[in-house]
Formats: sequence, C-alpha cells, structure tokens
Amino acid sequence: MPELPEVETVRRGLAPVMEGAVITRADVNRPDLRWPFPARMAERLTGQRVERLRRRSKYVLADLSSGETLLVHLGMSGRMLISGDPLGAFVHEHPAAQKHDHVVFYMDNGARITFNDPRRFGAMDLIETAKQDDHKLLAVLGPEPLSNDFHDSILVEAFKGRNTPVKSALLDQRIVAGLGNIYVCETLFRAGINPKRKAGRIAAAKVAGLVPIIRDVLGEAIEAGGSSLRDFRQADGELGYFQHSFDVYGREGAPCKTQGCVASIARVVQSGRSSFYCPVCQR
DNA sequence: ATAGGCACCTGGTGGC
DNA sequence: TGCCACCAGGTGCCTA
Repeated sequence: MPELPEVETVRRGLAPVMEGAVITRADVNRPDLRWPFPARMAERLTGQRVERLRRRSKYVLADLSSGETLLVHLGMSGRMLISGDPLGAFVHEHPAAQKHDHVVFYMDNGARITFNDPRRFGAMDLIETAKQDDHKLLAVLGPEPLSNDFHDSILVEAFKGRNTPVKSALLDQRIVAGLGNIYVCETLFRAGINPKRKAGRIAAAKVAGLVPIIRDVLGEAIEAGGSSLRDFRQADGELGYFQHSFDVYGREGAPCKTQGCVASIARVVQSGRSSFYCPVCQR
C-alpha cells in the first residue's frame, strides 16, 4: 500500500505534532508486527524528545534525544491516526481503541498518534542513530529517487545485463528505493515501456529517460498527498491515504488516456503482482 | 550473483 | 445470510 509518496505524506503530517515534542507514554499492545518489537521498546521511547522526523525510502525515521532512532514501516495496511489538540488548527477527539491499534504514542503536547495495521506486515525497530547505515533493512537500499544520488548512469548500470522484467527491476529496492506496484505501473506508462520488457534489453537512452519520469511521478503524488493533508486533518486525522488519480493502475479494461489511442488498459500478473499497462502505447 | 516463488496476515468484494 | 475464492499499495528469505 504505502509507497514513497504516501510515506512522505505521513511524515509531513506527523512532523508538526511530533518534532520537538516528548513521548510521555507508549502503549505497545502486542509483542510483534512482522518481527518482534525491539526489547523494552516502550521504555526506550518514554521520555524521549523527537528531534527530527525523516524518511528513507518507505521508512519513517524518528531521531530521539536518546541517540536512538525509531524506524517505522507501514507494510501494506499500516495507518497513522493523529488525535488530540496539539495545534490550534485541528482538533480530533481521541477515538475509542480500534481493532489492530498496535502501538499508541502519547506526546507532551497533547497529541496521540495511533499506529493501526490489520495485516501486520509493518515493522518497528530502534537503532543507534549513528549506526543507522548498518541497519539490515536500510543498508540494502538503493538510491533515494528524489535525491542527487539517483541519476542516469546509476540506473543504466543497474539495468545492464539484467534478465528480469523492467517491472521487477524497478520494484527492486536495491536498484532504486521507494517505488511500489502503483508508481512502477505509472512510470512505465509514461515512459512507453511494456512492463514485460527485459531490463537489460532496453536502450540506455530509454533507461536514462526513466529517471526524470520517476521523479515526476513521485513528486506529483507527494504534492497530491500534501494538498490532501489539510483535508484529512480536519476530517479524521488519518494520514497516509489520499485520493489520487492514476493513468493505468487499477484501470483494467478502461480506455487508455493517451490522446488518440483507442486501446484499453490491460492487466498481467508478474511475479504474483498485477501490472497495468497499455498494450499499444507501451512497447 | 541472479531470478523466481513463497511466506507472513487480515479484510473487502463479488459470485454462487 | 453463508461460504468461498480471489484480490490488495511490501519485502525478506529460501531455493535452484
């Protein structure tokens, strides 16, 4: 579910109520999500000031005054809900506990942040901030697509000799970090590349052309998320999901949006996941 | 090293 | 209403 833009939207929504605030209490309602929580997580969070909220790929990272960083992954179904009255601008009554409310953070500014994740593919960990680059989950990540570390030659080199479909290559977090099923589909549509094409057989110029497209697709989605922030703050305080229209994702059988194209969007399953594409525009 | 498939979970939807 | 199959925005791990 949440890909880089949704995670960034969550980060931006949480930042105003978390950065500079102290965690006065943390309720940890089960022993694990995808993996066991780190030892004594609640105690290690309690009393810590959140110095900064960052994002790396699909991870939200909260740097704590203790020198540790809280790592959060939303998995497929993770959500964050803000309640309370931390800023004058939005007021949400604290809701009754819901099923799958696994972790609840209480801030000294009155905000309550509830992490809810039905499928429990999400994860949390505490890592020494200074050693974050060695963390198992972060160490394997490729370049951040919106940073300068991501550029033509990086992607061209990564695709070279690859016998895997371009769809899989772009989903590979070691090649570029943060893309998921939706935004890979959207990227390949804009690039006019069929998702079944082998990564290693695409002309270098065309691979290079993916770089600005990926940046645009993610950037536009982040903007859409940002503009929705105010709305759901006023609505129910829930972060991470927002209305966004896609060119191909979820549009099987619907008309291709390319001007003059009369084809309809097709769906194929690649390594167990749906790929949506226009069979005429994407070759 | 690389590619492919499975596993981990719950909930929603649509068909019978 | 009930049951069932299928689908879902992720990704680590195992196998060949």
